[in-house]
Amino acid sequence: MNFISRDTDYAVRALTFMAKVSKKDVVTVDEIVEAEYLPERFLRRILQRLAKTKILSSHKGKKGGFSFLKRPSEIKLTDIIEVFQGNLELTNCLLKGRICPNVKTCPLRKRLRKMGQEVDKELKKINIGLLSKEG
Amino acid sequence: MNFISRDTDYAVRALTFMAKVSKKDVVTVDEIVEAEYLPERFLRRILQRLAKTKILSSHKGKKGGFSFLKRPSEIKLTDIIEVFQGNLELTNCLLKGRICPNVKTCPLRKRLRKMGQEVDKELKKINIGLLSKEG
DNA sequence: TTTAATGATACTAATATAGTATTATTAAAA
DNA sequence: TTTTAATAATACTATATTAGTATCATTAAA
Repeated sequence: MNFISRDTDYAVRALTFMAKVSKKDVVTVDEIVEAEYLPERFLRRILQRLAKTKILSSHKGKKGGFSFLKRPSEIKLTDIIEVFQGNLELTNCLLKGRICPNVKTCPLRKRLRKMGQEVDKELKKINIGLLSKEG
Repeated sequence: MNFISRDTDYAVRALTFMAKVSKKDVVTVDEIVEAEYLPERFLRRILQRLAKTKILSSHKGKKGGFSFLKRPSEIKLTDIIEVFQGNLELTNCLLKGRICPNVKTCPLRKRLRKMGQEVDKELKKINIGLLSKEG
């Protein structure tokens, strides 16, 4: 099973790369593709989405590209997961479209939710600034 | 995003129900379906799978049904997840089918793996016996 | 020998994921 | 002002996963 999707994965790689070379403010998609071996058009869409959610800003035209709107250390892994995978909900005991009849008492749900919160707390500690300084 | 699949979810509910009524040793699929409102044929396949993996044993013919092979307290949530969702691997940094070029240095991977181990440890504490005594 | 159960297996439908293609827009620089 | 090099928007396609159904075989008790 896969905890993070390709979108999230690629986004993290792209952002981490951008943070590493951030002396040069604006970075083009092609530069990222070349450095990280990511599928160009797919990555393009990912970066556009990051621009829409105000994590990056985009610059059209010649000398254009993408730059950070937030500082890398302020971009948490959970932010990126949320953009591409929605809220980090560990189980939604849905049953055939209608709400699970034991939604209130379901002990599994209770426990998983608690665990999910722990995971969330851990993930919030991971940010792009951190990742760009390791490895 | 969904941490546990329907199979796992239904399996847990079915097993928990079985543990609750386990005075009567052998339980039929229909009994579970009636009590837990689960889709019959789907559940049937799930229980068959649990029988194959030696969590349950199955009894054909009249007065047949399913019974526990392991004690409920010995059936961990991770066992069930493993059956239906495979190994609990939090990220597989695959890139276009070939192995990710930075598989060794990828700092995200490193951190997620560590976190995954923590989650695994927590999940191992949850077992069917426990769940059948709550709620 | 009928009946009430599971076993095996193939099929289908729906959804999510991953990726591509096309055409429009923008801004710098020649 | 035209060319060029960038992103924007949006629709499309392919693949994989998930969820569920259907059919026919097998078994054992009554």
